[in-house]
Parts: sequence; structure tokens; C-alpha cells
Amino acid sequence: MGRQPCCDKAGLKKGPWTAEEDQKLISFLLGNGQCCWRAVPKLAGLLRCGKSCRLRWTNYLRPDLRRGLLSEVEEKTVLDLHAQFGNRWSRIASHLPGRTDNEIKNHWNTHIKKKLKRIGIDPLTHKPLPAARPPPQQEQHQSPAGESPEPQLQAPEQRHPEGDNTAAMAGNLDEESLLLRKCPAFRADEVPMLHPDEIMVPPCNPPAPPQTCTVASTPTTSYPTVSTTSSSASTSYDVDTLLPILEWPDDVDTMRLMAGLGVNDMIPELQSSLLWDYFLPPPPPPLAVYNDHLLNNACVQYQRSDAFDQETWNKLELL
DNA sequence: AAGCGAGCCAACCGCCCCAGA
DNA sequence: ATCTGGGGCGGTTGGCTCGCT
Repeated sequence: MGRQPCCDKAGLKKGPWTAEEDQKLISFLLGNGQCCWRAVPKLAGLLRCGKSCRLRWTNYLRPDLRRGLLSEVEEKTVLDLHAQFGNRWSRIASHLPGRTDNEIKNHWNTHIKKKLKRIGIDPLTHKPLPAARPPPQQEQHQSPAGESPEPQLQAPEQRHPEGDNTAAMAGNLDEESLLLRKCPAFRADEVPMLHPDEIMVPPCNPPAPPQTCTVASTPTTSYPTVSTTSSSASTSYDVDTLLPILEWPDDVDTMRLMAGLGVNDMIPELQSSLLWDYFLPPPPPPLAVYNDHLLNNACVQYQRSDAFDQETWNKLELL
């Protein structure tokens, strides 16, 4: 017997969302919060599947989303994380505040993949493609089974930034076990998050920008990062914490983009509290207003690893 | 100006996971 | 221990836009 569909599709609308539908969904969710998604369309007066509503909200309407192309730093972060996690977009997205798994997946498929191929790197394995393979001493993450010229489909999932992946390649240890070996303080699915007292939230109105926006480290829950060289001239990294020290830009637009990065870095409870109790008091403001409101708040934490070396970054930047 | 193709991205589909009954 | 259903996730699709001919 087949699985029941998530909802009765008969009579339900599909395809692009209209502004009116968006408004209905926003109004309902801001007024009532997220409940059972299956019930949302009925309660909100939408002829949509609950799943469709959830996707529309999480990928497009959520107030803490950033829009626009991924920045250089974000792109590098995606590359690093993809080297660790493979195509686990939701996990990668959890490290990029304001970005959705769908957005990152799309950006990967349309931009980053091409860049990597152009510089001779296999986007699946993050290893040099056969034709562009450098001498062995330059190769990173060379697996014992690396003789195969074909891409190793599972390799990104099984590799580790420090290269101790022999057991994983043999199927004896999964990614989580490897992380535990390297850093037993947390499990792989416990993405290191900022503690509430480590979050610096600039005043909302007016948002007087500090000279630097540094997010404190979380040493006991950090990823086992190794080095943090960055080719970005505007980003320096704290030697001890391996976290970026962010300079606040002069122009308001860039500042807003930077400020908007932080909401997802907070622990869920705080995130919810901030969103619903502070930033989004009922009645709901127009979309543009609360987006601007959110973008004036919070900070950012990026996890860095040296999954890609400096030479690779330099090549990418030239493209 | 029209036709065509490539690129991009929002949205959908179907499977999987897991909490609760 | 098993079953069920909701939500999450990754892969894929389809339509829109833009540039080129």
C-alpha cells in the first residue's frame, strides 16, 4: 500500500506564489506562529499544500533571510563545509545565517560547481580532476583509493579536514564518529552555536555600528579547525578563536547585510524569542519594514577550516 | 523584431527520519 | 516493539529572463 500524500492535492494550487498568497501566509504565521503545517493553508485561507506553505516560508518569506548572491566569504564557507559534509545542504546552511539550504544548493549548482571545474577541481570530491591533477605532494585529502580516475561519489561525506579518514573510507566510522574522535565535546549534529551571552546585538534604533564586531569564541564546542588563512583583505581572524574579526563597513547597505547575518547563529530559544517577542511584535508590519528591522541586528560567526588551501582560493578569486 | 538556447532559481517530488501513539 | 503521520531533506523540474544570432 502506497504512502498517503501529505495532503489532498485535488483543487490545490501549484506553481508560483502570488503576492496575495504571500501576504496571507505572512499574516497568519506572524499572528499565530508556526503550528502544524498541514493546518496552515486551511487556517490561512490558502489553497495550497501545507508542505508548499512551509517551503515558501522557509525559503522565501522568513524574516531573517538574506537575499542576493552569496558573498565571497559565504562562498568560501560553503566550499569548506561542502568539503566536510558533501551535499548535506541543510547542514551547510546552518552555518550560514540567513541562507537556506535551497539557496545554497542552487548557488552551488550554478556558480561554484562551474568555478571548481574551470580550475580543474572535482566538485564532488574536492580533488583535482584527472587532467589537472598536480604532483602528489600538493594533493590534499588523497584517499587510499584515490587511484580511481572517476569521481568518488561518497568521498565528501567520508573525508575529514585533517585527513584521518581511513576508517571512514573503509566504512567503519561515519562522519559523526570521526568528529567525536577529533572533538569529543559535541556530536556532529550539534552544530556549534553561539551562547546567548556571546551575542552582541547592536542597538536597534538607531543601529550605531561598533568599530569591530567580534563574536566571542566557544572553545569547548568549536569545530576542529586547523588554520584560518583568508584571502579576503577585509577579513582578519582571531588567532586563538579562529573566528573572523569583522570590520563594519561604511555604507549602510553592506552594513545591513552584515548585521543580518546573525539571527540564525543564536540558540533556537533565543532566536524565537528575538524574532517574535522583540522584532516582530503584533500586528505584523509590512514585509519590507520587518526585513529592514531584522537586518539592523545581530552578528555573525563563521567556522573556517583549511579544506581548501590558499592556492585554491586564489584561483577562485581570479575567476 | 523574432527565435533560440543557456542560465538561473523558485517550487515540486519523493524518500527518509523520528516523535508520539 | 510497532505503526503512523508530520516535517525535513536532497534531487529534479519547469518557467522566466537574458543574451546572442
